[in-house]
Amino acid sequence: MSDLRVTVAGSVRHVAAGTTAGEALDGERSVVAARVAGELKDLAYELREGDDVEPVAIDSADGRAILRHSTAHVMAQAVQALHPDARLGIGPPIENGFYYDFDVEVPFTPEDLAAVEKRMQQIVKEGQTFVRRPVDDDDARAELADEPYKLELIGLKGGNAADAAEGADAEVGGTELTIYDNLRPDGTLAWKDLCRGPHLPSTRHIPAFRLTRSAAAYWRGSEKNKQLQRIYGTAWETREALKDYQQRLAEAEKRDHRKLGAELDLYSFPDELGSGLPVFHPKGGVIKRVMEDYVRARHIAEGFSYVGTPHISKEGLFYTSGHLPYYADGMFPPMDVEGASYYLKAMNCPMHNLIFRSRGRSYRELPLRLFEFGGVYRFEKSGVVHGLTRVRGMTQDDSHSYVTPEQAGPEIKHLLDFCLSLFRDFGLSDYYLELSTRDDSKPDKFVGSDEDWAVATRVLEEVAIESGLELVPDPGGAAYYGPKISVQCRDAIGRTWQMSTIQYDFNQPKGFGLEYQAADGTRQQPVMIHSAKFGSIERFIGVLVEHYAGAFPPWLAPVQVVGIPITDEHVPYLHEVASTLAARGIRVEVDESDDRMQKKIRTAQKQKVPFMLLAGDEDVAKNAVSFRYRSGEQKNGVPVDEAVEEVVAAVAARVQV
RNA sequence: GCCCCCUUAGCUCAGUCGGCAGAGCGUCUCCAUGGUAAGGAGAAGGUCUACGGUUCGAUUCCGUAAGGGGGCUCCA
Repeated sequence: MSDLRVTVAGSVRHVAAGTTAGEALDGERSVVAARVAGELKDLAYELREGDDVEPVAIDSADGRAILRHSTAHVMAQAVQALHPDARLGIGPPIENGFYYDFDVEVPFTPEDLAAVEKRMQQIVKEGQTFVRRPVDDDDARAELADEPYKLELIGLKGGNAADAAEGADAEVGGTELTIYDNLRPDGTLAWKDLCRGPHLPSTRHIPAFRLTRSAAAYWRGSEKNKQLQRIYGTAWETREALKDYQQRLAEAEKRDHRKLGAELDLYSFPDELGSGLPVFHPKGGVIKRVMEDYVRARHIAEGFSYVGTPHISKEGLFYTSGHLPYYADGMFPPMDVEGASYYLKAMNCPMHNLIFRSRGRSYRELPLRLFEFGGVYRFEKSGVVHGLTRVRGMTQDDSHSYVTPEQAGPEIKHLLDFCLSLFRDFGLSDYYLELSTRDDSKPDKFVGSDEDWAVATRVLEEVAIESGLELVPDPGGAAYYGPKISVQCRDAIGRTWQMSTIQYDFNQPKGFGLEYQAADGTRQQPVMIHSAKFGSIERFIGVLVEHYAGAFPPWLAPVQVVGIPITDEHVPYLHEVASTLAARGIRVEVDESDDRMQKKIRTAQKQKVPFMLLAGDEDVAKNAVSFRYRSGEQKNGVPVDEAVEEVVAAVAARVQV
């Protein structure tokens, strides 16, 4: 029995054959797994000659994933104990938690979840060990004969990995099948599951967890399959970490743009209009208008022409563009008018193409850049409509650049820089790029030749990589007419939303017969680059509200200054100050209500007004104001001219205060 | 679209084990003129989302629809 030479946490050691990773790492409590040659292993893994072993702590990203995956097993065991008819789907760790899918006759009730949670606590307390056991396919099939979904996963092993559902990978993994047994302290089998691992040594290593909600989910993510009942939970390395997480969620809920929209009187969603059709109140209208003014001026400065097109069109236009055969489901049904079929537009590009085609075009005009605020209507499925971030009627700041193929790359780079500078001006920094490409296995969803797609994808990819931003591939996410780059932003509770898009399109110019006369006198087909900077103005507002929790930087704030008199006598004085500010373009109000000054401050504070100007006898005497910031900071006796200049400067600088 | 949950005053929510409903905030009126996050009093405001069914009687129980929430699928 010869010694093995291994590296443990950076130092070379000799250990006896048969030594496990757990023994070598010599159990600090927080170590729950080992990383060997880049792969996660259970602590029971037997070391081999030359292994390089690093500890995985429970509060590391990998450690938490292992904790959550193990908690999912505990949950599944508890569910099957209480609902013996439940068949197992998959149960992977996810961000902040885990889920497990079950096929059950009756969906879970909140009471069921409470009972499952209680049972889980017993299992955790019992201290069952997780034991890894490699099996061959036939044995696995025999052992899991009662679990039809697991049998399906065994069948997938080594098959088309891309075809496997999210998380299925965590169940079967590579080529070796393993089953994890949960053994009670007396060694008897409590439960088992097909799983690649790794897992915690024991259920006792689960310090804190909660079940959060149940929902239905399609088996292997396909609408064509049966819906299973999914239970979500969260698990953390300490009770404090769990509490912090719950606290963060509660804080995030307060930032919800649907809630703040009502509290700040920005917009609403009247039932009378229908789902996904917001109305902007005066204060929300200010934000929308400021954004539109900004982006219109920017487009004009960047060489775009501002154009206008109608909201509806005869159906033929959308056949020419190719949209109807692909996206009829996403459009509102047509209306018959004098024998013709009209559609509400879901996109503006076909109409811009008509502007391009309205006369002969020369290469000297390219890039030809058209821009407008397009009101578009999309028939989003009822279950997906969400506040301002997923609506059925929206305003796109939509632009189309018609370019020669050689101009496409520089134009796309230019557009991406434009988008990023806009994000900077609006104070958003938590975003990443997504590159949406064709799914080669679904050729019927995309038009155009392989070469055209390859060229377009390469151009976009080069620009995206050059930007140096985080780039996430999105295979299959392309439009039917071409690939795209998009900027993805997170909302308060971590859901991501597509904001800006830049799309390379070689198909619509063909469909519309667009052409320009080149220098050599030949007629050539332009490439069109679709681009929206905000994306949807509505969605961008929703994300902005959550980003700022309603406390907009002064240039975007619906009301920038509130004048607060100490008594009624000071109202006329503040009106004078207000008119000076208004003359400088500042949005200012004077609070003339019956409330006391303290209450007025509270009101302005809750409305998140950036600046409060207070005036009483002392201020009037000195031609000054008391200058209060939203932060609670305050300067007294500020001369009126200085106060005005400070407000004007803060607004112009587009900074947060 | 699918699964589960929800819908009571402008907002946030109590409540009615089936006998036509309450609070706080907001709104309006009056009093109060108060120096840094809620002064006091009074009033108005609801076909309990809609439509069916069961019942002597439905806001409450059942069904359907609309709207909302959380997921899934989808997202030009």
